[in-house]
Amino acid sequence: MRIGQLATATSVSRDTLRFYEKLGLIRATRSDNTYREYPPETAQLVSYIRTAQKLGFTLAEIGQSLPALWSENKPDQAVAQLLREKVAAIDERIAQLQALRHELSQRIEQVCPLADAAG
Amino acid sequence: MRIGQLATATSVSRDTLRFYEKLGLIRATRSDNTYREYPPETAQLVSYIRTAQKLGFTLAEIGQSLPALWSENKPDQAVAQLLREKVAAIDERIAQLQALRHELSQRIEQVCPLADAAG
DNA sequence: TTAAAGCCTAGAGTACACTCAAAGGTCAAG
DNA sequence: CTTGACCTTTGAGTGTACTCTAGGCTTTAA
Repeated sequence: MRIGQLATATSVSRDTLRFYEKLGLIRATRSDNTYREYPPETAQLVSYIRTAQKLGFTLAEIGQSLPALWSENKPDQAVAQLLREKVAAIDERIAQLQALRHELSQRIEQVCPLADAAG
Repeated sequence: MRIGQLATATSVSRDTLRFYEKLGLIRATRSDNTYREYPPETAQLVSYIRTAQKLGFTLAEIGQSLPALWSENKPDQAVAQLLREKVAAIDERIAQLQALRHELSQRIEQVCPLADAAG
């Protein structure tokens, strides 16, 4: 898989893919013509990176959790483990947002005690 | 209230407060000595800005929702309205995260069909 | 064969949100 | 009346994550 295909498959620009490679987030071998050649599972990896970003992780943080993907003998289990960690991170973030929501709701009552809580 | 007091009260640096002023997010009058003078409710406004940032709004977006605070005859109601909007934004974000959580949970099952879903 | 599409590198530029530095004015306390 | 804390401005620097440019090589299709 070449960079253009990967870009199309993941909706991530070529420049961004090269940028991710520079940061060590993705890897490519090189063809004789110097073109990058990606294994097909790179598309999933890029999706994982974008998902982790949506959760608020920086690329540096994402990079730290990636060695498991590259070094494990059982990559499937490593992926499953990462996904479980991400689910836990989501749960945490949801809890934070719910706390924030509660706080804001209380402020609404303070400012305007008669406001309809169902807004 | 001067900038140092506001900085202490809000845990936001003086530089950042001046930066917010440059963006039009907060306002100050000037004393004869050219020092900025803030009305006490500015502390709440700064807290609001930080909260909105936590929700993923850019400062530009936050700035667009602020005119209500400055122009309304009934600022309390305007604040309450903004808070209600923020609560709605939180609810939306929670829904997105829950969708993402569902998606990841399904991927875990795909990768590792026997994985304990309660992981 | 030639033109378009795709790839390469290095390095510059952009947007956001600060953060710091330099040089200097203001004010209360000793 | 000086010291030190606090304030002022302008402008440069930082970190993150891209995004684009320039110049050039490779592949693909007519």
